[in-house]
Amino acid sequence: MKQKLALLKLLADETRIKILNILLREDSYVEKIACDLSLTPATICYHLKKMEAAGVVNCSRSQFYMIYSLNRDIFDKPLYELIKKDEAVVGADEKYKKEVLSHFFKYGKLTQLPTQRKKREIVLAHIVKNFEAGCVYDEREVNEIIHRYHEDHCTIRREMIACGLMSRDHEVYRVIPSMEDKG
Amino acid sequence: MKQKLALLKLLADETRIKILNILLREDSYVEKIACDLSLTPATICYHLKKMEAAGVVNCSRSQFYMIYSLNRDIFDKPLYELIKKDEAVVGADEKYKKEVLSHFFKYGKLTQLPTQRKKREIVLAHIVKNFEAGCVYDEREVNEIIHRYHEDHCTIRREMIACGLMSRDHEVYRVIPSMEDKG
DNA sequence: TGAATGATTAGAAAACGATCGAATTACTGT
DNA sequence: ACAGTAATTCGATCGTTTTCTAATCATTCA
Repeated sequence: MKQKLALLKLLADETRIKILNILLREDSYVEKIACDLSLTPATICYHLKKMEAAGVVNCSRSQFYMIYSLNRDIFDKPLYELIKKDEAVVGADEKYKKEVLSHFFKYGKLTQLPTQRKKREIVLAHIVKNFEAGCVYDEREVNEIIHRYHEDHCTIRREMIACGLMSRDHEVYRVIPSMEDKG
Repeated sequence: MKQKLALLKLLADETRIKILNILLREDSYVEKIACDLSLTPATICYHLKKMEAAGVVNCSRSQFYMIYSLNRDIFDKPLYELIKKDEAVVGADEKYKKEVLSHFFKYGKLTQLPTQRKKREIVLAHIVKNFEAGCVYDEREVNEIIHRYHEDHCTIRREMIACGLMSRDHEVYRVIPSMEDKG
């Protein structure tokens, strides 16, 4: 499991928090902690070993006892550090888009223009990929390309402009490059 | 339950961490998150509602969707803040001492001097309370007081000095006031 | 108003985690 | 080496949490 998640799981237990607070005041050992918290040594040992494995506490023997102490460095980090994923959740957004597209396109044809704005945008963005950035198109060309996907090229053409995916300027159509595209 | 512990419990789940990372990038909604993470909307809703109740996320409706967003303030605190108990774990140490004392004293008599240093110190500290701070005692007096607890006053007297609880100076005994005592 | 769609709730199954008692191991001091 | 004591491990149990399916609720838009 991920380091950070493991640490969070460790800290999400009342008994372990109590143990940490005891160790925050002074080093201690299994039997004593068990007595302080009215739990069995077995239970305390279970928690301490778990925390030791994660580097939260250290232990060393002294006479009869295993003295446990806190590794205080661990707790300096802000919470933000622990929840932030190192690797971006890559592809997650793509997955949703695929889901939407496969729902509205059957055999390469658009079955229906989604009512919901967000889904409509995804569908329209998919169609608009057929237009090359930097090129100009007249209305006939635009309709022809859209027609490959759906009969009602007029509505779709209008929606594309409404969504800001294409621009019309004196009968001339252009793709508006999206912010996500490089360049 | 305690606020802090509740927050830690919330953050100690892989699914919720994933959701938070999605919301860290941009606001989103149940269906989309469910798709991103390959889980059912019911599951995502369960987590979001839980986090909303704890003030970790907020939600508002927009068209068809409930848009969830992050309450970023929450994550500024250092981890230390979350584990530190406000109220000191008071009396915990006393409890352990009582446990040790009740084990080694029966009917007011010391049954046996503990082998372990820590327990021995607790037992001796208990006996030494019979001596008044600031007073001087000769050996006979010391023995007499210790004798109330145990036959072998010699050993106990010697141990008390070894532990730094009493001092002997030319046949005169004194209590060494402990650091914990006020004054 | 009614059809569509997303969100939520309820209930059940499954997975996980904390705790305990008992048995075992590791170490100390004689 | 042996007796005593603390720590650890094992197996079982019990409670909590996550997840799902199915049903219900709330909202939008035609």
